[in-house]
Amino acid sequence: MAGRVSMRDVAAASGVSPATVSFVLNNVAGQTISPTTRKRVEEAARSLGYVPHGIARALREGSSRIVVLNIGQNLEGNYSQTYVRGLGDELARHEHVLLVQHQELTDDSLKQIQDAVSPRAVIRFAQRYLTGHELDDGGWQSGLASHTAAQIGHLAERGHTRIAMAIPEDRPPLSTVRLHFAEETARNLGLAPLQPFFIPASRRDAARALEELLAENGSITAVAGFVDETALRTVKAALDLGLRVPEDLAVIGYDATPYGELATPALSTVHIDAEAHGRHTARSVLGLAVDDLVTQTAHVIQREST
Amino acid sequence: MAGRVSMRDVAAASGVSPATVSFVLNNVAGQTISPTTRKRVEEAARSLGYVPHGIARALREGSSRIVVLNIGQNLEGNYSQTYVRGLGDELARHEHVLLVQHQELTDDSLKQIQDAVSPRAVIRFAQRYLTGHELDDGGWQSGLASHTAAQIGHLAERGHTRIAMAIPEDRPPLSTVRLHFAEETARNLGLAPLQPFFIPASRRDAARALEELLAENGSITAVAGFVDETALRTVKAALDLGLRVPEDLAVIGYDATPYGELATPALSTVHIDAEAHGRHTARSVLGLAVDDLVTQTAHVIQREST
DNA sequence: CTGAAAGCGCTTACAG
DNA sequence: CTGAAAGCGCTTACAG
Repeated sequence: MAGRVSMRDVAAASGVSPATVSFVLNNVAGQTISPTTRKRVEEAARSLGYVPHGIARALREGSSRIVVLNIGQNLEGNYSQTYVRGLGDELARHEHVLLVQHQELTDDSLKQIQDAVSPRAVIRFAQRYLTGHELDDGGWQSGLASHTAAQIGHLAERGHTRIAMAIPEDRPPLSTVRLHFAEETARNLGLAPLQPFFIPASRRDAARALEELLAENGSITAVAGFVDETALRTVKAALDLGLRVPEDLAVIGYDATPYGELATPALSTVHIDAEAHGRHTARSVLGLAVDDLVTQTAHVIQREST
Repeated sequence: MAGRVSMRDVAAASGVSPATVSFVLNNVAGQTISPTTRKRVEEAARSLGYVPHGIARALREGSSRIVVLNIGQNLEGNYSQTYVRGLGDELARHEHVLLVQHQELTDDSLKQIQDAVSPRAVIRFAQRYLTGHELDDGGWQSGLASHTAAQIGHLAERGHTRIAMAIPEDRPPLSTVRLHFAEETARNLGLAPLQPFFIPASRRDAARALEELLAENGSITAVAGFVDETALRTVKAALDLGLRVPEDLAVIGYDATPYGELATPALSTVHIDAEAHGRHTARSVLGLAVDDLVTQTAHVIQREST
């Protein structure tokens, strides 16, 4: 605490009480401060370089101006990147700071964080996705549903009617919802029922699983990946089976990692800008209005794999 | 603060003062507490579910038990993953919590974090890498130097003597050090001087740049990537030029992302386990001993690209 | 229009 | 062996 300048210092320098300093600096409503006092305090604060002590404020107010985002390891895609950026920016704009937690969020670790940080909020990444609390009508405008529809729609446009969706074998939480929306899209588009394809992590097993899938559903001509990685795994499996991509099997990724472009064949994918989603989360967590937020719609990047 | 049980509550329940509760629960040295009192306090704390309020403690002690790690977007590789895991685990073991900050760390944002969180420490990812403060003799035992040596060494073992290192055109901070160690390794191994290859981000430009590199240094037969992504970009450029990988040009990645295995040809790479590095950082930041930490040595995963 | 006082939950000299 | 008191830096009823 050595060199720290506190409210007391500002009060002393401007000849008022700490209470008044607090009123001025926080623009407390319902207080009538004379313009001269206000000026004096503001100037003193500035010239002393006063900056409020977050911890003290947090103790008094019951929670800090920190927001914790819990997120897994999956930060590769464009969705997460832009989401985190939007969330962080918007929070900063309202004088909060975003801190990310990458460990698994258990009841214990959540409690530990609560106790250590007293954050304003703890956000689980993609929670709104998972719970269906989307910005708009079920997410078909600019949410997960619309992104999934863009992915399946691209395949349909290219003439595919029998489509599978590749999901990692350990079935991440989001996969249920993605699958659900994909099925619905296939129905809406009059395609054959969408086929789930649970793809193993090992290269050898993946090839075998794909072989089975195609044996049982010979007419499948295209696969939509849960994310880029899943799609690339599918491509590799197809190649390992001696199939040509996209001639024998078209594959599209999801969420535009940098790796899709570098693959051979280069991966088509869905590009999602989630900055507005991040901002939305920030605002709702702070209890602010969200009406003026406009969401980018997703677009397909077509490369060589479809 | 509604349901919170505080030290006062524990004190009341066990019939002692808050001071005594603090002494007992923190095992304060130089205090002689009767075993019975100690028992009583500990039991009361347990049965009430008391857990210290981090913010209050932080206010009193001057800093919180939070450690902030500043890290860019690059969380794909095995190094970062294991580093973050080790750091987080070790911190948790010593009752601290790790929070990650992904935005660019400017003087301003650093100050904002200091003021909002009063963290025990702010760590910049790979700082020790950058400054050469390695665990051992300059990092040749188990640090960056040894990892780079493993990468170049693999190429040398496969008979390559004229090697380039591919670095992203925007030259990330770490690249200087990597290049330095690679050059030194090439010298130690009696290879031709290592050639830096600054590779553009766009696919077309990358191919053109690689073409130039090979025109000017026709005898180059292998490229070591700054990271997997750089290596994959190089592979793609080579393929775009009609070269065969590895026959015409061998390429090895660095830091084992999940994407290397999925590429065609599958990418050889260096696998680094940095959990001990993470633990080391945690310990030194907390001022604890680090002698018993044993670091895994890196190993090469050979696949199809070398 | 402004100030004195209490209190958020903890730790640590100091006193007994 | 244990407790009363001060104080970390802030905010907010309450009083004037």
